[in-house]
Amino acid sequence: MSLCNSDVTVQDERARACTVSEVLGRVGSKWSIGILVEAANGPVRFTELERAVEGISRRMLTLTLRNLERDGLLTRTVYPTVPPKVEYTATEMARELYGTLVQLTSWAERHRTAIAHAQDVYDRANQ
Amino acid sequence: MSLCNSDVTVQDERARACTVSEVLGRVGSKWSIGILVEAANGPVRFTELERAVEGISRRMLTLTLRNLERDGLLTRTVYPTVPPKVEYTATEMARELYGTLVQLTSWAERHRTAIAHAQDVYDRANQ
DNA sequence: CGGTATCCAGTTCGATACTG
DNA sequence: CAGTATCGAACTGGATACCG
Repeated sequence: MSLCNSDVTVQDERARACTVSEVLGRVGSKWSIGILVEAANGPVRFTELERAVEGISRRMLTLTLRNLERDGLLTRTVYPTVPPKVEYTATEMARELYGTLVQLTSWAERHRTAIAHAQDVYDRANQ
Repeated sequence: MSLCNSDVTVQDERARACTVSEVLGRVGSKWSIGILVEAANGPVRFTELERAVEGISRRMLTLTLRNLERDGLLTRTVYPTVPPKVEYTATEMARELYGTLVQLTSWAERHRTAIAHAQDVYDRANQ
């Protein structure tokens, strides 16, 4: 199975979204998953995300949000109030992904310690 | 929902595998998914992977394989023949992940062009 | 065949400070 | 509240060459 389909006509826009590996590079990036899961259940605000996605810096949150918005996975809504209020909502496309992301995090959760242990073993074998 | 469970005792080994975001950082890295999908259906050899995972360099293939082996997702078997033969096999833990990874790649496949289009729109709006 | 070694450009990311 | 700006350290990843 090829992840980057080459059996497509040359004229399409494959050059822009070479695809699966590229797309997953964004969607699967360290912070994207957390943000997408968070945003899947209704709109979230910037500060909510900052608290919910533990360990993320303000800078990375901003950058990741911009990328997700650019990819059409989040919509950004600004309410011109004082103080300003900005909400991020998952698009339909992103919500389709939700179930898979939950499976992914659940898998990671279940095997967290097994992975940490495997690393210990490996590192001891290759001091 | 917190992706990085903080409601665990302080004494556990969370420090090592802070977890979901860390684990996903590896599993979801650009090349890991392709390699894992490839290895899920029986053993694969180094050169097979080099051909199957399009665009990967020899160096990155080696590095990614080492990481996956370290994480306990792949086992590496060396046959002391001439020329040497090395096989990589997905562990049970990795095979559990297979279905999810297929969903993920399938989603990426379906929305590839929509994402590319969203980027175009976004970029035009923010020249 | 299945790697390793080296170099180096580019990218990522945290820390910190500032703003409408 | 929701960002932006800037800097430097660290990591990533490609190219190339060599090896048992």
